[in-house]
Amino acid sequence: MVADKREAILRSAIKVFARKGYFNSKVADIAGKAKIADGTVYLYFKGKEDILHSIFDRTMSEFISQGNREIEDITKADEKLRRIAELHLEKLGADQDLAVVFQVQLRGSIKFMREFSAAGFAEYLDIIHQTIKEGQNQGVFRKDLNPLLCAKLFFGAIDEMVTNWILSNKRYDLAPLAGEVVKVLYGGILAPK
Amino acid sequence: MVADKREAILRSAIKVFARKGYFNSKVADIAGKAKIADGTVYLYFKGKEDILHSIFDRTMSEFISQGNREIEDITKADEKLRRIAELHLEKLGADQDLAVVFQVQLRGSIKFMREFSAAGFAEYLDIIHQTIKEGQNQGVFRKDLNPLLCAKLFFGAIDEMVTNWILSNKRYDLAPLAGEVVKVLYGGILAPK
Amino acid sequence: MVADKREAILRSAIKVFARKGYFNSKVADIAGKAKIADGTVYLYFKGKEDILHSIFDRTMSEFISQGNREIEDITKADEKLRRIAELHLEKLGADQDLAVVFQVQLRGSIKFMREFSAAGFAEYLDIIHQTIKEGQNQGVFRKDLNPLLCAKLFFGAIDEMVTNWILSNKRYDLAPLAGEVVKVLYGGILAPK
Amino acid sequence: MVADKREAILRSAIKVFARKGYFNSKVADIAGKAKIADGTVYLYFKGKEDILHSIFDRTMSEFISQGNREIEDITKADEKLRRIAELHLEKLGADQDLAVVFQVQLRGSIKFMREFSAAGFAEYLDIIHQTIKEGQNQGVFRKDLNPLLCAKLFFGAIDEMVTNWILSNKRYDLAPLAGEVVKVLYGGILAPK
DNA sequence: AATGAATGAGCATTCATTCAT
DNA sequence: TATGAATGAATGCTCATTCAT
Repeated sequence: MVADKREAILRSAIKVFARKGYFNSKVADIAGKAKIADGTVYLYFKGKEDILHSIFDRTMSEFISQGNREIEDITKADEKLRRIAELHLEKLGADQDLAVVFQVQLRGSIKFMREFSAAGFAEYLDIIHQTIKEGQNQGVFRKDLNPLLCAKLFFGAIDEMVTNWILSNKRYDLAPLAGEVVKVLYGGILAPK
Repeated sequence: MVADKREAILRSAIKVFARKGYFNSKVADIAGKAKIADGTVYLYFKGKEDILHSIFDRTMSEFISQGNREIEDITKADEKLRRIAELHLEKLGADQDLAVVFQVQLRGSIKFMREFSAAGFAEYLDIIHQTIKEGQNQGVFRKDLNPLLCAKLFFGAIDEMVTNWILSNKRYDLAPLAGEVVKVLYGGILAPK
Repeated sequence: MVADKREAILRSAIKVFARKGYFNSKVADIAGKAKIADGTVYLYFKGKEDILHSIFDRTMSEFISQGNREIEDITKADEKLRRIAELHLEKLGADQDLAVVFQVQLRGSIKFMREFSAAGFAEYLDIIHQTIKEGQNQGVFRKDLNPLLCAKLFFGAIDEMVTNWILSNKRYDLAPLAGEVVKVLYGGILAPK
Repeated sequence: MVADKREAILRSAIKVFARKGYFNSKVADIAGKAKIADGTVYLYFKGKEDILHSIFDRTMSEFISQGNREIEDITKADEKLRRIAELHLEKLGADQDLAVVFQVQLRGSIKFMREFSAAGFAEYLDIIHQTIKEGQNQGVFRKDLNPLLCAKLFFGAIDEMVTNWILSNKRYDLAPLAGEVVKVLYGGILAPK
């Protein structure tokens, strides 16, 4: 089946990219790991860069659709946000190679970062952004904060958890950190007066 | 003078790396922009990778020494942390090419990230970490939070500001965001009950 | 066919090496003369040095197998030795470029000479050595001479004929010299008393 | 003194060439070993190739003048020839680096070989050639042999002794072989009838 | 659809030589 | 004479991509 082979190539690519980095990975390595001929890769992808894009696109749309699905039944914005953090960390924590590609390899080019930003990432950030605005309307979040700034800050905090986890050689569980991050961001770090 | 030429190469490299990315930059580009012969680069650096390392090392040690200098006269930990955020954003906001190299190019390889992490970055994070612990001892920060987690979260938040700023094509001032980030992190985003 | 292309590369390399010397020959020259792309060379050989080795290996094993084949039916050791000299000079005399590579290019590095010596050359010298010992046992050669020294001397004499022939721009026939060399070595140069 | 520095460069070059081969030797290595600056080499030699030529020229003219000097008082041609063989092997046996350069490095280019041949080598060979003719006139050498062929053969035999000695890592004394070579060449290897 | 042999553009690095001091 | 920093031409090898089968 067509989708199967395409899938196999993507899976191989994630492994290879994670291990060697995008620029040091050879198309031949990816093909070899997928047990197909080099040329076959080009029947499913335009080229090496297209593979990277596809990894991102596929994962990002999963992130988004799953995120939307999981939060639609949640009423309270603070619980929604917590769920988003959990999903993010669960998902990347469960697929270490994918996490490496997302945190490290995808960041290696401004060109890619811009496309990355323009495409799914903006949408993902928007979900967070809307949730925060919703929380402000619900009265659960402070209204004197810029919701977009909060969204970026929230994303940056979670993102850093993933990066640190990767660099630590993944010696601990990632998902449980969601609760801690949310706790800090919700309550702030200043001691109550 | 020797230091001048080395400096000129580093400056050229920052510009070239920022524009094209590390892997797409040619040593000839760097040499050309520095108005020296290709071979001269190798009188000052071991090779292309050594240039990237040197950019990182030099900048990181500046970050750290300046950071330490500026916070040593500040007593209160919350003000220290605010000053660190300001410095970070001022510094990268003032040199856009350097910011691009730091946010994007240096992240392109796990190999580099590990060295990056092991070297100056860990020290930088430690300054933040110690400051937070100090704040907890002073009673200005909550004691029920993991200070290392807070440090990472703090760094991730600031770092995301820089990344977003770069991807936005630097259409706004970066430094003023320090205050906003601190405000959110200090007070939290939950509305007071 | 695979063997054909490999063969074509070897033939081109012999010509190019003969004309310009190993170090002054470019892989592109070899590929160009073989009418293939530069990269194709690397599908058949590990690199430039591997080509030189292969030329040597192939030729040396031909020398040895043909030598053994031709002398096995000869009974008398003196006739065997004469046949070896003839074969050596016929073979190199018939392929001038190969002769140049063998006499000149292969000698340009101690490193190669040692491998050369260790590999086929030792075997070739051994054939000569054994033939001389055989002749001593047959009573046809003097028993008071060190047979290994004689073998080296015999090889050195023939080898010098080839080198001189090359340097003379091959203006005469090489093969007929075999008889003359053997005549001198067999009878010695001292006048009979 | 000018000659001293020139001499020092030549000595360094012989060592460096012997160890790494002509093409793999750097002018900087030679200069470094001679304890002078790289540029100074060019005050005494036209370039790298000129150094190689000079090594050859100087050594060859020493060979020739010393050879002539030593044999002029010898009357009998066979004793002259023996003395030449001794000198050749003594000289190279006493300076291993020089021997390596002569046997291996100088042979690495047809271009050089031709100049080598045209220059001193022809003269050296001529000394041998004349000595053999002299011996034929004296009645000490057979008159039915081509004296030039014998000269080449004689040189080839001695030359091979040196090459073998080098490749053996110089584990034995070279000079004593002169007697053995002469013994074989004089008497021939055939058993007397 | 699949193959994999062939392609050839692309590039970091070396090092003989020069020349201002 | 002597220096040694600077030059820049030169090249083996890689690998993404193509295309005949």
